[in-house]
Amino acid sequence: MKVRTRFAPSPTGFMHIGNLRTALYAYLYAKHNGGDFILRIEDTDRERFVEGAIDVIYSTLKKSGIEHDEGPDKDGGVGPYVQSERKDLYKKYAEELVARGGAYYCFCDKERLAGLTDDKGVRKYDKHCLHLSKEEVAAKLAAGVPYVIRQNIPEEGMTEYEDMVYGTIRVPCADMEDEVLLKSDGMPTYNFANVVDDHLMKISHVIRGNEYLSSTPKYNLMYDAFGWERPRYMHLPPIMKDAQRKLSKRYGDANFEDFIAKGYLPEAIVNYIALLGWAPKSNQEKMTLNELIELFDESGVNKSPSVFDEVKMKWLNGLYIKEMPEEEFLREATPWFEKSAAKGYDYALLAKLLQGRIEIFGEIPEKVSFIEEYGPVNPELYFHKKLKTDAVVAKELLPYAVDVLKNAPFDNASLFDAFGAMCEEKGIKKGQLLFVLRAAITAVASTPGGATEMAVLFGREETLRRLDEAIKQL
RNA sequence: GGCUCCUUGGUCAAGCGGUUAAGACUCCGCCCUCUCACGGCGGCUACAGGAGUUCGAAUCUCCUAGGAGUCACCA
Repeated sequence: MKVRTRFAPSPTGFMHIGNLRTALYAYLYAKHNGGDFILRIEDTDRERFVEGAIDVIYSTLKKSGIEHDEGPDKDGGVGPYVQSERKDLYKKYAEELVARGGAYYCFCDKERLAGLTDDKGVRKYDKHCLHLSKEEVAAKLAAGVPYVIRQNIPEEGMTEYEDMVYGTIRVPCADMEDEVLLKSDGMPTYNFANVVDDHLMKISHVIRGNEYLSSTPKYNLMYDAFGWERPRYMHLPPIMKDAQRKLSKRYGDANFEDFIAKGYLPEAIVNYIALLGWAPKSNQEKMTLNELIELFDESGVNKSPSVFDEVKMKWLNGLYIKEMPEEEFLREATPWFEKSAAKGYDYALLAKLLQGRIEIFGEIPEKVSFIEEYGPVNPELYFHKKLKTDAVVAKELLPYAVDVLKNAPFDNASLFDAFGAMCEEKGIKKGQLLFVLRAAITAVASTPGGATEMAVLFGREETLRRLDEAIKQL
């Protein structure tokens, strides 16, 4: 049987990391097994529908490299792929299930239902309407009494299934309620739509968050009642913000777009989240999407929740940045330069200096802020323990730099060599001179390049001006 | 509360009856070095607790504790 997995988000806003990971795993599993990955939009709850949310789903998937084989925009013959467009279907199947004894009409109103709630605030429907005769049901239907269709779950016995990551899940039927399958507005509940759609779309493996772990037995009972083959299930542990709280869009800090805006690379995000809850046998950490496809398998999936660690994702992103081709880095960095203190400077030079020094593009502005914030040089900046320099040394050495800066060809290699020659001639320690020079012309403790590189960045004139100012201050 | 599930360093995570309990991030040293970073080397820190089973348990069983999920005409 061909492997077919699906990602079935509801369009309620941004795509957060947990959702993306679910999509990723479903995609990886399908591709690893030469199968298809289907996108289905679950919008049966129109109250929560958010305008534009579907576009966010498309764009996130696209940027992540997760390409669906079928979906609303790619018909594979089992559509439509949007639940609200399948409305009529569900009713028909609900009725079929009633005919098969797996479900029944229920006319109970809210008041009666409320009366069923026990002292703990927990309610279990009492199958009241299950015992209505055919005639009674027909009469109420004819009279237009509002109704729902409920699943008819056996009152006793056990039901079990084999989860691909959690193993055997066994639940007593008595603990499950006869859930509503078809709402009074004619729309299916998620529970029902899911089962019908997954079957009709020939989904072989249902991969989703483990909040469904304990309701899955109910779904299985539906498959059984329909006489359909049950799919395989892979439930995934949640991604946490910390030990107690699940990562959710409520915290606003965990959606894909936010990370992109901070200067993360999509492939790094995907790589990182693949690692939350799964590890390859080799324990390799940096993997391309294709490598992930090749290595992904359910035996590497964890059962316990994992905490999202942005620090580590940053590190991974840094790895991706370091191995970008220079031109690509420059292209990606340019928009960041444009809105920073580096605006108007030599972007190619800055890119070269910065590529090995940042982990996300968002760090660029702070790294180059020294360019325009030049002011009085704090004497302490001349202090360096190992180089044995301080303001006194700076006052002595700085003047030696003036001639070189005035006369040497103004490129990094030439300047560096010229300073080397001069230092040797005068018996000065090059490291000391260059250190105090860098401090003098940048006025900050650390910069993305050494003295000569900073000088080239500023240009001869500006460098001399700054040096002059710094010397006067001493 | 019932049901289902989870528990290896601060975090991610190997491990599936015999290991000095990997590796990665973070942090701290050292080296490299025109500052910072990169890189290299090294270090700190873990099997939730208790009973079993076994010659032997992080690995199997049970109990306890802690945590999560679920119990909607939401998905």
